[in-house]
Amino acid sequence: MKPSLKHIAEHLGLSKTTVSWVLSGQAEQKNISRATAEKVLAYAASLHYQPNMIARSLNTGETKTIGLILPSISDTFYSEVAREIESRARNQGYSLMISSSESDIDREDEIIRLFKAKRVDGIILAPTKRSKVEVQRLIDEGYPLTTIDRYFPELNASYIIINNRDSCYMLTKHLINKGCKKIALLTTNSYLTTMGQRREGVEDALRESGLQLDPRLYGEVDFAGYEKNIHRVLNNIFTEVPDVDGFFFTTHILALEAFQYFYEKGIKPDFEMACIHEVPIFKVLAPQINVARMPVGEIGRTAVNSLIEQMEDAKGKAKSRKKQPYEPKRVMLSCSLEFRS
Amino acid sequence: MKPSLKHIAEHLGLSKTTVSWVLSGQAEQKNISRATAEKVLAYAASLHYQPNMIARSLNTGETKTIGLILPSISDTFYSEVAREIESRARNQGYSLMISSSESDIDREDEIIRLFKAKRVDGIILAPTKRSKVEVQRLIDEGYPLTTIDRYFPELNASYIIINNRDSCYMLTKHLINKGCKKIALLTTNSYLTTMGQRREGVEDALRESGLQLDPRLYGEVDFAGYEKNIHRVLNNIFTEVPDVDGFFFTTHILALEAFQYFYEKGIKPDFEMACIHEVPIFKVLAPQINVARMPVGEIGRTAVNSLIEQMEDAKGKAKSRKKQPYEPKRVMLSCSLEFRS
DNA sequence: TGGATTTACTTAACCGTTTAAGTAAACAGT
DNA sequence: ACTGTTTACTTAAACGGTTAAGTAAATCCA
Repeated sequence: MKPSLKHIAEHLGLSKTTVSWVLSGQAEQKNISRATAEKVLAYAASLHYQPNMIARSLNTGETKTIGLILPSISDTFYSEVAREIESRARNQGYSLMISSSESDIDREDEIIRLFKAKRVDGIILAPTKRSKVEVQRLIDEGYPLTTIDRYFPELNASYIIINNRDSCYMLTKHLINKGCKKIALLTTNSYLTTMGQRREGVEDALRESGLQLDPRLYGEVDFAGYEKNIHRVLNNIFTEVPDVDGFFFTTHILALEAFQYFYEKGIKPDFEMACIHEVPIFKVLAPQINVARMPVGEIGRTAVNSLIEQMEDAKGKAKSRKKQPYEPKRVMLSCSLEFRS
Repeated sequence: MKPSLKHIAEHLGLSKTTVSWVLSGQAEQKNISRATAEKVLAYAASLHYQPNMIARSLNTGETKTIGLILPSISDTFYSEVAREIESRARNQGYSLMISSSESDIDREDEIIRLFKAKRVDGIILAPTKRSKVEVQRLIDEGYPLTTIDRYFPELNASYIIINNRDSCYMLTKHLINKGCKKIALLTTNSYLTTMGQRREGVEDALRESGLQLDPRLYGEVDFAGYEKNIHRVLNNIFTEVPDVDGFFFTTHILALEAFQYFYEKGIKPDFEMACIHEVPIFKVLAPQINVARMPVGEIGRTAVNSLIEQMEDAKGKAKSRKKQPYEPKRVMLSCSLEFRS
């Protein structure tokens, strides 16, 4: 069987308390004699003793684990964010439980319930559309929560998002300055707030220059089976406005699919292009594309920091019966723009 | 405070046992009266009671969590595998703890120790080079472990790998059939067994056709800072053997970097090419590249299945004192080849 | 009508830690 | 020599569940 505190204590003729103090590094301040401490340490090492964190968690109420819920782990953007979060979390002493919501609200709710049952210390969530009941409940209960990438304007939650509107506004301005008159805008129907802000940025820039968004140049791609949908949308654009001279993609996925379309149709992509979120292949595929680069590292780090702050706040509150509510952190990060055309 | 079994029991004037039985769905077989069961259920629901899995785990010895250790979460291949593993694990009732080893053996060891301390029920590991002490210890202790992507020939562990040698052999054969005489081979210095097998496949095919692997056409790219290294390797090849007529990439990362190199140098990639592991962009970047597609889904599912088998075996063994050792599963999956040139 | 069985529970120990409170011996100070 | 403090521990309860064993009342069967 796995060795336990009890096992060690009995073998050395000590109490569990003494052993626990030694192994948790409190020997000094708890006045354990040097001789005893060394005996304990030596025996524990010889058994490769590892304290049972489950038991410890039950006692302390902390699991030193944070839960991360993403629409999809395999999406490049999210997996990069996940990596940053994991890295930051680890060197702050936390492990990561990850689950994909697959952009399904019911699944998201179920995962939240599961994570709560497993007593993760806090949750980082890239939410799917409107939240259903569980997100609201998290907030009501004061469960540490940080929302990333998207947020709920109506909810009193901490969030880390990026400056979607301004980034898109600037990129669009650039296209206009380059002489574009007929800019096509491709969006997805998911991630409502995010895509809404991006569209807003584009439209504002267009309007400001006296150009309106031509409905024939606007395509909202349904993300369920987007490979086909984007083809239809692009077909439409090219037949209705053959002299389209610019493309704005509100996510790298659309851009990549568009490049594939251009390639298949033999269209030389010599129009102006812009995309929010950069992927490395752009350099090879479409070196002249203008991009807003997501601050992936900062998103991850800030999210973990914000969460840890909330968790410590919650711990403090549990002790001192102060009930002042935690003031949610709302952070908006900027993308770094890169103009390449 | 969070409601507990005790809380519910006291409020309803019942014992914890009764409440526990009802909430774990054993009301029927434990002869709980319908009336009592309904009272308990109703009250628990009104409190949004969630059993504390930590407490349950301490008792049952299972955490219903599996640990996944990957070199990097953000690598496309691994993140796809992770996604499959998470999905399969979830619908088998398990959660996933993920950590990146960053291909660092010490970090890998540390993660294993941590996962063991957190009492994950089993570990899926994509190992880094030779394992150090912890992997061996896992095996000695009979801790459920499945290795993916790479394996240790000398260790008695379950593994799921792919048929690297044969896939590369067939791809190379194809290049040769297409008339290639001077095929360059690019490998990395990491993932020793994997890259060894791939190289073997290529060399076998070459030898069989009377072609030897020309040392000037072989490049082993050091993965620490590979962006620069691959440029140097390719420079070498093009200066030493300007009439190179084929390229074999032993990972998609090398291929992508090579395309970038070709692009930057203005080299039209009209030679024959092959790569093991497909990424979608290939279609646009280099539509004529021949690929061996990794069975990502099957790797994930098989790994989880194998792990669950071991975990149930371990549970069984804990009960009936039978000590017959678990016979490790060694699975080799095939890639699906796609010849496009 | 009395013993066996079934129903509907309860008691208490246990999982492996942490930690507040207690204690006995040694030591220090006046 | 007596009190007070420090040293080096121990006792026992707690965290929130699960579960083996027990029990009292109701029901069954002959």
